[in-house]
Amino acid sequence: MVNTNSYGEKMPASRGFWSPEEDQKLKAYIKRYGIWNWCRMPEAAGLARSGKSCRLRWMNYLRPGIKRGNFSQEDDETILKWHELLGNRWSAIAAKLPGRTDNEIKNYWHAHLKKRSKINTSSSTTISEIVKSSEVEVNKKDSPGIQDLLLCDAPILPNMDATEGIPMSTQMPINDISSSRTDPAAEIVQHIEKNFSSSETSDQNFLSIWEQPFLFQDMCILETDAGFMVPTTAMWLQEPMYPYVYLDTGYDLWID
DNA sequence: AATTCAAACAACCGCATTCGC
DNA sequence: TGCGAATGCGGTTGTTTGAAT
Repeated sequence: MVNTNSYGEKMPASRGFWSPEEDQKLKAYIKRYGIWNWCRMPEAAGLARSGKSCRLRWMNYLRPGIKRGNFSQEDDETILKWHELLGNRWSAIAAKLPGRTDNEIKNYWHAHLKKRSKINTSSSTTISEIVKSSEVEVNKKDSPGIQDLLLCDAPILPNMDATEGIPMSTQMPINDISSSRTDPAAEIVQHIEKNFSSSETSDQNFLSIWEQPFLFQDMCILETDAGFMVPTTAMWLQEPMYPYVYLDTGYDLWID
């Protein structure tokens, strides 16, 4: 496959924008076989892309539940406030906006919010001030527990994609809920959440995506075989396979 | 109508982290 | 315990689009 750039020059298929056909292939493959190994999946799915590229495309655009565009005023405020607290930890900020991706938030920040942030830093009560008022020094770099704790507002099902319930072969969940921390940062976070929740980050905004039904209706998957390579036995063996708790209503996905 | 330029968005790259062997 | 592989994150670059001239 050969793509062309804006100048009409030929470009290798492994770079550049994703075509609808490539999207379709990736979605259909993941529907059918799940996510088992990003590095080897492209070849198996018949895609001339790197595993990284496939992962990025899936995580940022193709997986169900992604919200695109139209950031609300509440979204803006949420991003601004969490950015003030967390800095450029886009994935952590994205965790506070279900359906939004770190990449989209990052881009949106640079395009729209950066200036506002500079303007607003002197106004109102900031998260930094809240933290300061807790009389506990928070060093973002030196407080490994705080980011994890900030992300701990939703349960993690084992071996599932942290946002969509897609079966994962990935080793670790984002949060290990079995490990109870006694990190004093937890108190700070509680304080922040308490002060913060009165405004834009209401509980409903924090409704974890884990609780939301997972629908494939937007995927428009072709039922015919798209020319995939079925994962080999060795491929399957390395993954924990599919979660039994997953409510797969009439799903034929993951296992044929 | 053509050109220029900046904003917005999409994708890539390098590095850090984590896991399994 | 060390190493390689896989994954995730954040910064950066490339491309598109639309407004201004």
